[in-house]
Amino acid sequence: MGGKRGRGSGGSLPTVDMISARLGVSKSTVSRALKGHRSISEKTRAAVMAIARELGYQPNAIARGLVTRRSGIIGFVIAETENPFFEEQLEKLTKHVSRREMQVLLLQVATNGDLADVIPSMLQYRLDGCIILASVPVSKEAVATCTRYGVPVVLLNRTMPETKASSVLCNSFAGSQRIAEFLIAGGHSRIAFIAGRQNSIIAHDREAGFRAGLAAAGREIYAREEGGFTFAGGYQATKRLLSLTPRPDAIFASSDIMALAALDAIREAGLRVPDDISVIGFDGIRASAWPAYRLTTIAQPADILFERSIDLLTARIEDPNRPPEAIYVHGNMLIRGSARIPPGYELLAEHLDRPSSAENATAQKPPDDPMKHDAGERRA
Amino acid sequence: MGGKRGRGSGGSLPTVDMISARLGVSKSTVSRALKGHRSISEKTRAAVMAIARELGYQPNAIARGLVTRRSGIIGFVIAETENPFFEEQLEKLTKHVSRREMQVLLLQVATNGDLADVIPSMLQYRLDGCIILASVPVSKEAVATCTRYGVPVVLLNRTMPETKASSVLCNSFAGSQRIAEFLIAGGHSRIAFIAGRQNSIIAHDREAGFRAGLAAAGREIYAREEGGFTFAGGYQATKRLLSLTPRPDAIFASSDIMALAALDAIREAGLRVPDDISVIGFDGIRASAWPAYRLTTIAQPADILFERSIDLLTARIEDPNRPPEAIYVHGNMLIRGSARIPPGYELLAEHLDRPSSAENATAQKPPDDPMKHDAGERRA
DNA sequence: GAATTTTATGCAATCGGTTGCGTAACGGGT
DNA sequence: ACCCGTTACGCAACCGATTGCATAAAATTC
Repeated sequence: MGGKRGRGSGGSLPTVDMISARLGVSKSTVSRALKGHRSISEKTRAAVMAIARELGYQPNAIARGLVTRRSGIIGFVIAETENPFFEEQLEKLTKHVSRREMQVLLLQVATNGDLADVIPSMLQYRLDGCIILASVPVSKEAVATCTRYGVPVVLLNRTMPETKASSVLCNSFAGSQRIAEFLIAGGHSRIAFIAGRQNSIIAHDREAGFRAGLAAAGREIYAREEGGFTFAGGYQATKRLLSLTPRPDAIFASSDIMALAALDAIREAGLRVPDDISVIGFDGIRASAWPAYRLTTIAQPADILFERSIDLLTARIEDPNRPPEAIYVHGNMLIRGSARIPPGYELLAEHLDRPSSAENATAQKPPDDPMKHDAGERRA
Repeated sequence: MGGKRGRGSGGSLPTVDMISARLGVSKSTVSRALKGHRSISEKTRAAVMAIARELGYQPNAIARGLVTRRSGIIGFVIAETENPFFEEQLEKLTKHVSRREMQVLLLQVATNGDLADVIPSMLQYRLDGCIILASVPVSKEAVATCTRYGVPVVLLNRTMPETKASSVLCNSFAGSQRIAEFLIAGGHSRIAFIAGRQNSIIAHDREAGFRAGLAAAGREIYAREEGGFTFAGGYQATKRLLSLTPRPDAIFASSDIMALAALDAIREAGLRVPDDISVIGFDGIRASAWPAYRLTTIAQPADILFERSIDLLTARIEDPNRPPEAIYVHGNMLIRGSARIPPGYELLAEHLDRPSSAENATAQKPPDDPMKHDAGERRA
């Protein structure tokens, strides 16, 4: 009680000044003691710490940020669009960031907007950097503006060679290629593709990788529909695919959310999975593991993606002139029941599910999890 | 461009000082002009604005926060636990907050932790307030600490009468009561309940409301299992319920994620929904609308919950001595195919789905949405 | 014991805004 | 011409830390 004009009814928090007054030393000594500067004697250091603890001192990050020119906050830019995968993994982002003693500020750009819309916020709060989801509309100019004003940018699942932004990506091309191989090995002859939102790099890569994988075996896409990375889009796309004659016997939906919709559409058409038709997705969202779907997919290793992003960001904060880089990490194929399992893969399945090189993105599961038998289950 | 020691390679941002120097007026004049203080002549005001625009001036929120003692940031405290409903609605929170020209800082507390763990961050960044999800472990002391230090707290879906925290809740009691009535009207005779995490207020309310609803008709719960608000928990709980003889003919799973698991477990047991057994959930997560589930549920009006939360917070920021209050809003019953529809409700269905009193939480749907025919569909 | 190095601390400026108070200039009334 | 009330703006303190430089005290060297 009794800070002269504290925050309303609340008590005002203790400051360095109070500690220094209480101890009869200077502000600077307190400041240095608090952060373990070695030019401070162990004795006064201990005394300062004691009083700080007693008073419940919390350094004012705002004031510190003003002089250090580091806010300690990084921005996480999301799109208005639903993006189940990263929504689900938000928790991991926060975990990694707080491990570095930093904070996450959430910024959102509208579907018909641009990264530029949130730049004022980024600049006003002097963010130390930002991580931008692939679903966010981003112009080169906007990214350039960020870096020009000293806000390092890391793009998730997207690159922008003309800018100074770094990138961390789950290798969509390689993953999709792998899916193509898997489907071919499974003996499928009419392999269809459901594309994502156009002019999205990730959509492009997944399509290109898939086509490349097919081409390597002298094959090509039997049919192609657009699904816009949404459930409804995937549903409609599948309806259209199912109306073809002959009907496709496999569908690669380039995102899990579309793949789940595909499974629903297939089921409604009275067809069986994977007997009549195989479905594979990409992302590894939680729902893909649910018994109703048991979707074979490639899981993006969210933990790694975030960790690398923050690595890149902090490195860039330390050394602003560090050249941008792009890190690719591989996804983990989760072989479940939605696609016919090629001979030989039954054994690999278990292994593929948990590669030793990287933590599994969907690792921690409760013991009695209905989704525990991830491989080999052929009934959908 | 030579700010003397800008942020690394980046140009340093213009300041009030630069503007004032450029125009030959004082800092104070610039500051006042920028925020439309009326003691500034229209002429200089325009001149200041012009230069500010030309220089691309962005006020330093950090510096401002130092003196105004308002950071302009509110904390959004989430739990480590997966919480599909609020994850999905994050976008709405951000939208409402940015509409008030504020920012959202994401804070996370571990499952075995407490709100107290993030209080240092809240205090260091001098958050103007915080919104706390129901899934976050919170002690009374922690909440008291927040309010004592001038950080107003709004609890979502939970109350804490002993503290000065305000609350915004979707009326779990009333909703569950309504579900009980619905199931009874549907002619069910063995009505089972899947409970949430114990010592969670929301779990308690949903159970109490449900029991009250049954009791009003002289009925009671036929069986009860715990599902811990998780998919796996709901799945196991359902297995146990299905092993009873006679088997329940209706299940109210007190969260959607458990209800979806219930539907999966039921399907795997070879039973049909709703012919053999009806299932109802609570929350209104996106997946509840998917064709594989078509879950009848009560949707929490996220938009309203967030809006009221922010209202409460800003009111409290304006007047710190404002007494705490609790706002209850009703959920919207979404009648879909997972539960037998009682006679009379077919007509009501459409109406119940979109009450005029409140915006529908799951309103905006793409035109060709497979989930558009929300009512009347009896096949699961 | 004097000179020199090392160690521990203080002074004061600084970050970039905001704001209470003081005052010059101006216009109008008589 | 004098008084007075506005109007428009400047001065300087302040918010709460950090930090370069100066300096007093202690330790070391010769």
